[in-house]
Amino acid sequence: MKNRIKVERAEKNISQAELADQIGVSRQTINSIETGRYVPSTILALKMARVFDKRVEEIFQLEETD
Amino acid sequence: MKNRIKVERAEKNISQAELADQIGVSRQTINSIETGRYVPSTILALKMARVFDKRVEEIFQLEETD
DNA sequence: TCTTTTTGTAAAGCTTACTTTACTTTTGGT
DNA sequence: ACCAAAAGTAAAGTAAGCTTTACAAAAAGA
Repeated sequence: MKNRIKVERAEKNISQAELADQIGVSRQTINSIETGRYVPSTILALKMARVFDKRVEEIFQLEETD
Repeated sequence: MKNRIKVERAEKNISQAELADQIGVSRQTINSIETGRYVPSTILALKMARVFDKRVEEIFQLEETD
């Protein structure tokens, strides 16, 4: 699964730590999701979408391998 | 987190087993998510949205306690 | 009512999400 | 070059997703 978290953060100009804060997870969790080390829960995906005011599908996209 | 899986299934007239098949998980996984026993991964949420041709947010909604 | 399909659960096991702590590397500003 | 902030990563531990097997309850159809 691909994601556009880095881009969305850049547009909002917030750090991984700030995003983590707003969502209520650790900074490492954001970093790990952003770099594709693991797949977040649907709750986290919905919270991110809310922070960025985008649809979940705009932030996370399925790949063939999923 | 709330979900409308049961309703979406009813509209498409498919069983939990058929949905599980289309998404590639076990029937119990669908049942457990549908009855709120656990929160699915974002990959599963995206696949469900694709099956139902709806946005993730239309199928899964955050609650206060999330 | 009898039979089949669907749904609800449960337990055990494996895998992966997420945490905290901690350290290194990269980036940006002066 | 120096300093501070941000990002990357790792290890160990806990929590939770998901699987398989299995069985009971409920719903649906004849």
